[in-house]
Amino acid sequence: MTQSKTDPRVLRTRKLIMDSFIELSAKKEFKDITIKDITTEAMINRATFYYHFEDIYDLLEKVLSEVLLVNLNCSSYQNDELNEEVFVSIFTAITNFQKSLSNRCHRGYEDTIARIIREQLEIIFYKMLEKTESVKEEEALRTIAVILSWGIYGASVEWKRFDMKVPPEEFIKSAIPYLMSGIEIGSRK
Amino acid sequence: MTQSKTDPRVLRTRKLIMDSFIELSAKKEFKDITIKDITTEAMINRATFYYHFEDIYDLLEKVLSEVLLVNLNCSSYQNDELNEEVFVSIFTAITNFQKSLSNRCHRGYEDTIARIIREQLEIIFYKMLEKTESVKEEEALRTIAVILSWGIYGASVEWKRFDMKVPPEEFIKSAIPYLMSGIEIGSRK
DNA sequence: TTCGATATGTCGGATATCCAACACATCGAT
DNA sequence: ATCGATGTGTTGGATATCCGACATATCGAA
Repeated sequence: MTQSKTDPRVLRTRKLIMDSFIELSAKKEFKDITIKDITTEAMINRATFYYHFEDIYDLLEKVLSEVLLVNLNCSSYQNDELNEEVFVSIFTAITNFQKSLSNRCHRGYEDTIARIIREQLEIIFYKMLEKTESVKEEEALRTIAVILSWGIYGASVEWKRFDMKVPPEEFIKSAIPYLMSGIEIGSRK
Repeated sequence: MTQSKTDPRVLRTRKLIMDSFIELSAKKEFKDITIKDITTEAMINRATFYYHFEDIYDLLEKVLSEVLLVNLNCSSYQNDELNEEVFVSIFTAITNFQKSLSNRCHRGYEDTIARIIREQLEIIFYKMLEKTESVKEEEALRTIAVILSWGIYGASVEWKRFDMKVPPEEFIKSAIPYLMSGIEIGSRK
């Protein structure tokens, strides 16, 4: 928006790092991925990584945010409405991401990942709720975003607990009524 | 060998440029590819291109050389002998490269491309002949390399003239006797 | 012809990236 | 406990890359 163009080098480098991380995540568990692995794959210096990211969790956070945003822009296509399609695309994005992240669960790391995913979901939901020009005040929107983010994340955990037997689209469609129940979403502008 | 490690940035940038060029070649004719196209795809500045390459023909030359060398290292695997397998892998590398380069022929550009391909072939053949520790003198090896390079390039032209009906492997295998005829290759060390 | 529009190549000053080295933490082996 | 090996995070000086501007060439349209 108001930012005066970022250096192409940082865009390129960030992309190289993120792509490398996604690439590595398909092969290794999260806990086995080191900064050196990432920078080697990305063909950049290790120090440069720290120029862009705090640590590997910061990277995880930004990759996830990117993945969610891209998926949203592709699917709902600026519809800016919290309809079923949006929920489906967010949910499938999460499950895809989690599948690629770590095949085996590993205590201690999963908690951190869970927190990061949920926080990002909250941010996304809050942004979308803002755009609906709802009459509600900020505090109310914040609460709705929190509930939705915990809810949809919980749904993904439940989906994994069922050994991913049902396709994500189907699973989340049947769960949407429970997500929305009791929450007045101000989507009718 | 004796070179004291090149800066990782130049390796990365060269790879980005070359990959982008190959990528673009699959979509456009060679004559329609501009430097700006390449640098945009590679996410680098246009000036940086000229830091690494003289012009687009220099790039073409280096990409081709790279492609041939990689294919050789993969197939004959340091065998360092001019056997049938080597000819086959070189020939298929050329035909693949030409197919990806330009679908429609275009006068004036094809000549330049032809010259570059042939020159690179000559370099490759000369290097391989050197390694065979043949008793022949430099001048003789040079001549053999020239004849082989023109010969195998001619074969690829002939193959295209037949509308690529035969698989490259088959075509070149039947042509190898003609390539070798009359040339004493000092491969028996 | 003459004119815009576009591509090529070049240059000097600004900046992101690289390198080597450092301190620190973790962890398995002896 | 002590050690070596490995990973994290930081720093200052060197260098590749970026930017904006410039000159030149080509080419299709007015």
